[in-house]
Amino acid sequence: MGKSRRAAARRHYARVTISDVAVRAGVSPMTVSRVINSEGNVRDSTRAAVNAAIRELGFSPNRAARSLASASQIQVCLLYANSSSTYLSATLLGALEQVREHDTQLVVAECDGEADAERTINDQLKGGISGVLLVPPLADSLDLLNLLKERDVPTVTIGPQLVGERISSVTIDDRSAARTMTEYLIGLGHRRIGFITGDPKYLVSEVRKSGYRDALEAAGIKWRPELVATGRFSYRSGLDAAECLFALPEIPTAISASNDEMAAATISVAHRRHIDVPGELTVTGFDDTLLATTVWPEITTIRQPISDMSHAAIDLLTRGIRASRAGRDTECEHLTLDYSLIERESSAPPVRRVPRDRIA
Amino acid sequence: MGKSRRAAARRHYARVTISDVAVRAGVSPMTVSRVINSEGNVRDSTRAAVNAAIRELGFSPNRAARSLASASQIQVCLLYANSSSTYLSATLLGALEQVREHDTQLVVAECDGEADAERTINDQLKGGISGVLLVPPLADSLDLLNLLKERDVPTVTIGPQLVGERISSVTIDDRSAARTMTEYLIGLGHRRIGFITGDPKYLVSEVRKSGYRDALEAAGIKWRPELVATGRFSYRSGLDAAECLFALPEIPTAISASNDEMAAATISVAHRRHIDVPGELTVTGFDDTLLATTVWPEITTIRQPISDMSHAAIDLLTRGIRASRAGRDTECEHLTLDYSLIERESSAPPVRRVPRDRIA
DNA sequence: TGTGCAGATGGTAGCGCTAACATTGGCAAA
DNA sequence: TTTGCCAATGTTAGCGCTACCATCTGCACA
Repeated sequence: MGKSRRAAARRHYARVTISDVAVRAGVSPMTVSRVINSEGNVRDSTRAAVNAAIRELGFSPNRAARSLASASQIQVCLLYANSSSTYLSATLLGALEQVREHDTQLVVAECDGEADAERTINDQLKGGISGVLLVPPLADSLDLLNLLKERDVPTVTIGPQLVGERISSVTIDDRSAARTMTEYLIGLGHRRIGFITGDPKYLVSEVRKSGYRDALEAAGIKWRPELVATGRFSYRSGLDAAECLFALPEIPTAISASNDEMAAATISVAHRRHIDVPGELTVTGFDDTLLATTVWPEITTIRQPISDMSHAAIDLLTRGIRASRAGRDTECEHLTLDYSLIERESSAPPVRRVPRDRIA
Repeated sequence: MGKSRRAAARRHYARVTISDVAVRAGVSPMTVSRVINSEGNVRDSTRAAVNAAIRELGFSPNRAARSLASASQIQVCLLYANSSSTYLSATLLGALEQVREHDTQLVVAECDGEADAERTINDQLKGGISGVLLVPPLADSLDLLNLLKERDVPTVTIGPQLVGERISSVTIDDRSAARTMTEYLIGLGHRRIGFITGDPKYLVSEVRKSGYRDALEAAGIKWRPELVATGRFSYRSGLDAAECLFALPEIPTAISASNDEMAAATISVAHRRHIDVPGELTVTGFDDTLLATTVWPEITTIRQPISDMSHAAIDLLTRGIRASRAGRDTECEHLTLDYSLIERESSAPPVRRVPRDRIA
């Protein structure tokens, strides 16, 4: 009695604890603990009773107590640089959700490009970080990955799957996505399809271009170098690339840009030249950022499941850290999630008289 | 010895604890606790000794243990709906930082507009939420604020300061910001200044318009209703509003939009009409979202310190929750942070021959 | 019938910290 | 001096959970 009175004085509001559940289910707290951690060696009937008690009491475990007792405080650092805010917010949302699930602490750090990344990582490591999550474009930096590997810091990247590097990654199949987009344009009836690449210094730019070429080849359309303009992922670079394409003796009937910003820039240039989109020109993007639905017409694009990706990345990272702490060997995993083609207003068949046929 | 061996077995990596610091400083663990929580009643010399020990040992408190012992698990819910991702990511960044500081849990929840908000809040409350942070445009909903007040849920809003409502808020002075922007345009030499409002259903739209009128009046420029077009904060609505302004017998020399999206739309319409920005038309935005630096020319706009605002909001919220748990009465506070005018490429004096004079 | 063993469960002792109370020493008022 | 009191510090007992081991049960096998 004395104990419970004191306990009540300490506690700010009545909270259901594991012991309450244990009493209700007629087992020991330890068994309840085993059930909520889905460990083995619990009889089904016991498990059911405990679960019922948990439900009836509306019990949810105290995270602080759990991580204190299991001494498993995990802090992961999400490192970014120049990421678009759309990307960042979606990433954060996914990460936050999963981080809660795993009772992990999330620290978000920005750095000024790759050069600065090493310093930032050192700082964070000193601060007690147990793992790092890299988002594009940092995920594309071999130097950085090597550094992290040397230091033996558990790392997961969102983005390119750098084969040979023993670092887990979560990505979509960019090549296949670019191919899907190009096939979609071909299906619409386009034959003269322009392409705006991303910044050549990032791997993903080359990969997306390959997807475009794959689709052309598969459809028996000759690949023409003059239809490929080099961009750098920025709106500004999209403006220039689009101008190149418009300067061609014969303007393409469709332009597929390697991201939404360059697609938006292409639409803007088209409008300035009084070319109707999609009436006279189809424009498509990539990434499905906010911009794709901001501009008018809204852009047909490829959506990456960004939140799901960071969700999965945190899961991978946390499990990896736990495994390595438990002395188990960690396999590095590469997850590829599904993308989808989002059809909007910026795409149509090359000529108006053909009725617009939608893709499934 | 037996004890420490067992402890070592439990712990995954050696960690400096408060007791280590206490031994080093020659005091009791409790005194160390008092120092790190900056409580009173500690002699300066003792405090110095403890701080030295902390530094030498590189001690940092275990958050889990702390929140377990103080039974002060605080979970705050950041509730948003239709927020732009720029806004959201900046808000998240600020909130995450402060949440870490306070050892508070952050739960982020999205809801489908105000109607859905009540349900979401109920769910979250059931999940053990101890406070709510509302970001625009939800922060503008009186119904929602009333609901939260009735339920006695500690709440802080980022955005409009709803006087009379006993709910804390963090905001910038929108009226003054809009006035500053208009004064900047007047200072540039503009006299015929168009204005595109935000969605009339949000308070902030009216407030920003008032700032615009304030500046005109102060400069002795007659306010003309035909120069004010109604937008709804979206790119699309900006397109329409800009068309209205361009349909005027005499086109304004500057257009001040109530956010960046509508400013970007205005630029796009201008380009379509072969009106040079800023040569023939100055366009300004509001918010300094990513879009402002994405389009070309980059947009002169008002920057809100979004991260600082959410940082402050979490601080307010956490302190409020602690105070109310400790039985202290909570004063509701209204913080107003500073905005700044960011001058970029979309603004210039009305005629080319006048040299461009910059604002401080 | 006894032995061994594995699976299921319980008991104990902390994880690192702080609330609450106990104690100490010093100094002003009586 | 004695009393009283307050500021500075220490002691104790948990916060809610889990690692580790002990125990117990049932059952296959000798």
